[in-house]
Amino acid sequence: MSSPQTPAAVAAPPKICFNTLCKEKLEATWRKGWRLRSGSYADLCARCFCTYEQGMFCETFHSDVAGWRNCETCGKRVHCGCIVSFHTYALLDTGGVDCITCARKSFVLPALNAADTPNQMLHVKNWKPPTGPFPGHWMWNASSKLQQRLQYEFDRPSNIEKSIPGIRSSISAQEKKYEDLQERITSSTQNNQIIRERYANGDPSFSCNIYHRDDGNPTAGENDPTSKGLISDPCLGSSSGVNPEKHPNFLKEDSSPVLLGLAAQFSSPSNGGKDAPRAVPAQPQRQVAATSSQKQFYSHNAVDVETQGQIRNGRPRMDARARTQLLPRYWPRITDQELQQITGEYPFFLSHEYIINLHAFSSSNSVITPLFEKMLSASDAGRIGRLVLPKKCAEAYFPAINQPEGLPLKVQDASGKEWVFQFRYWPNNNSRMYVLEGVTPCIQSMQLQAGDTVTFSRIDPEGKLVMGFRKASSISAEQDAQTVKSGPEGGNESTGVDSNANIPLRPPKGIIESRNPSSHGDQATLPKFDKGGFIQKDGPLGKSSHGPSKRKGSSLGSKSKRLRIENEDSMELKLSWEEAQELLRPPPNSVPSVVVIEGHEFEEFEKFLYSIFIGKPVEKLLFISDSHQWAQCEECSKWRKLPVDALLPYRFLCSDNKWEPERSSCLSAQELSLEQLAELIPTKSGPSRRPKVKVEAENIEVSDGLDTLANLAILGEAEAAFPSSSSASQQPTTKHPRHRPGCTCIVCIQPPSGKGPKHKQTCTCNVCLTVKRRFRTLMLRREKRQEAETARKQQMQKELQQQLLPPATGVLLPQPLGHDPSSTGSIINTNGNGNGDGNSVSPKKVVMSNEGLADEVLEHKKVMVPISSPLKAQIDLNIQPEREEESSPKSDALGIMKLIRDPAA
DNA sequence: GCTTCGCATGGAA
DNA sequence: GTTCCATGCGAAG
Repeated sequence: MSSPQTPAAVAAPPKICFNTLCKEKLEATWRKGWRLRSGSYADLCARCFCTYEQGMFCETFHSDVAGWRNCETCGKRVHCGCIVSFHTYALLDTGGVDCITCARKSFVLPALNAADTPNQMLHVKNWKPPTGPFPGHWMWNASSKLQQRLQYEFDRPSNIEKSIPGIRSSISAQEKKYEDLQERITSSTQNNQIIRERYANGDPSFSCNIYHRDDGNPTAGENDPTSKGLISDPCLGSSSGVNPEKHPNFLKEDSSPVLLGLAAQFSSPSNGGKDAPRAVPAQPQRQVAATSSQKQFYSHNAVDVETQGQIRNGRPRMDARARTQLLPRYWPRITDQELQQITGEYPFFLSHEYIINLHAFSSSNSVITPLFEKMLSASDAGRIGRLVLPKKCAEAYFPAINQPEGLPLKVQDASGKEWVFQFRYWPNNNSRMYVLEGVTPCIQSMQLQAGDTVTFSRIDPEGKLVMGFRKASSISAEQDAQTVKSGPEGGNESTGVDSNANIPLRPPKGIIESRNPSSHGDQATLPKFDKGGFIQKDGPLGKSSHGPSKRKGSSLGSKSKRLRIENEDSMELKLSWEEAQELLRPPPNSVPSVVVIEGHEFEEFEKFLYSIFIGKPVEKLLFISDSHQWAQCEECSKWRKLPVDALLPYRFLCSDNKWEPERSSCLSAQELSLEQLAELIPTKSGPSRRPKVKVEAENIEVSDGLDTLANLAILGEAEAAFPSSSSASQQPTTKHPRHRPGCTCIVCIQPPSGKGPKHKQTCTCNVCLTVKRRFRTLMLRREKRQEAETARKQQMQKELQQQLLPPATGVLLPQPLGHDPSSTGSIINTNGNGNGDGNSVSPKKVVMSNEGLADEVLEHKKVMVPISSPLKAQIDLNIQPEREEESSPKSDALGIMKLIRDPAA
């Protein structure tokens, strides 16, 4: 590698030293350094080459940049902020670094044959050597092919980045910092000029960090360039005299300057320079392949140090062209852990794993090229199984497809499992919308949720696609410097990340950064949430559409912003079952009655429930809309608008409406027309489905109930999303034209500002109480219904047939207050359907009238009485089930119900 | 009634 | 104004 350069390998003129801090004109003594992306080698002047060859590049040229750390063992200064030096230290499980000398002492070393494999990395304890073609030692001394693949990324970088390995990335402001960087570079260059001069003069202060000495003494001769292991004359142009085993000459062989600049991308200031380069940046294949590879993916990593504090991962280098092609949010920010995930089992030097340990995927020297990443949207993480791919990314990195059907695409996950997705596109606005179909199993296996990030990488030369992931919580986990737990593939083995240093602590294979339990709660206990962030009904492995973790705003696309739900907000909706139960606690003063359902005892808090449910359809007698709740007077059936936080009496009457004195009497008119009220009634579905809306709370499935719960929960917050006026309720919302009041999609649930009022779990506002109560009631009802419906239906039919009255016109027949309870059953659909489809009052209500929940029904009936007294006790046995609740035009409430079911009526 | 598929929509960049 | 893409939604199974 250090052989004299041949003319063929020389880059086009002008021939100056590749080291931009040098830029000396190359003379006859120039040597080639690391291999460039173009396949050629970095041309170094003799002096720089000497420095590079002897592993003193950092000491010489990076002494004034960030990334210097002290060896945890010997205290020796070690530069960790650039590619050049990242072989010279070992990341410690406990954080910090050890210089290579101390690391050798501390860990079990492979049987390195320095002469043969001078570039091998340490074989550290607890690391299971790859079983691939390089058993027993690291693959660090990769083949030239590998090196080429690694080094092609490190051909002459831009001025901005190439000599500032200590500068970390910034996601947001990076591109605005060029000027500053240029200044820094200038300064750095000047400083390095001084350094070179002093170095050339043998100034010992500039060779104080020679890592490896014969005696391994961390201190002796540390600052003495003439001490053992040091090359007194750095410009000998030869490594003679240097013991390759003691000297990190693998720096020059393997990565060293080759990776210069990459470190800047993948490190952060917060890590104290421990970040090490992780991956070979990607370059779009189809779109930029024809461009100069030397100019790709570079400039954006030039950033201001101050802006990167929270940025963990660097950015791939991209030039302006690449930036225009791939939105920054898709730039891969692959981490050590991700690479470890990709590469599978990995030893110690995670920073190098992408180079070293590809045995899980390849038996040969391979390189992982991070291609792009994407934060999962709710749709992506949903059960649809479609992952929308950024167009540019898809076109750049995935095979070209000419048919919408696309083609199967094999993608390997971290555990080495191969998935086959259908890579296809949809025609869309004269463009294409690329999707990966069939990703659900993979997503689920990774336990990914909306907000998490999937990364796509490519293993070369095989060209295999690898899918990694990064949990949304990982960032916070980093910031909290907390250890993370392993994911499914990795079992429960603990893994850790030095959050500050971004030092992965041997996470298990296949795991990058699992959700931090402490930051996200016990995920295992979280119920499923639908894409709107609501609870789903199928198990703890469901997806929680939590908002993405707080990343740099610039990394969040517009769509992502929709997901940017405050943690508190998201957590409000993420109630575990246990938490939900906790929330369902009745008022302290409530005295329950015990209801036995299916052999289980339930405490029923009648009044507690009544205050909200009143044992009847919520939509009928109380609903919440537009920051108000609407209650129906038991006497006159008029609807009164009340403050959302108003505590309602057991039986609401107009006289209870102290908030609107002018409407505190049954004589006063209703504020809104029935149509307007009907529009305000929150429904699960949009208008197109409104006719299908079940107005019978008792018949709401739990799933519906959960949605409704969420609906209720967010109604208060979603006010801004919905037109407040009833007349506008049918109009598209400000968020989405298809959304209507009551819509619980992720768009609608989030206040436009993203900072709506927040309800704590302990909140006792009416909305929250409603949620809690409904939740409980719905669950109980569900159980009851499943058990008793069929039998009771028949029984009720029998009873009702005895009370047959002249058929009415398919009208729900509420009962007057105080009417004969036996007639209650008359409201039941008696057509034999009795399927509880939501449009009828379930027969079980009557049967259960003496049970706790049935009390609600009784109350319901009572309240319903005045609504339609003219039609009381009328049963239409001929009506269709879906019309059985069709109301009398004389009844306001029934009119509403009718409107709900049949707006056209 | 549920799921899947394919396209349409429209907010955001 | 254009493009992207998250997501809604109807049709079909």
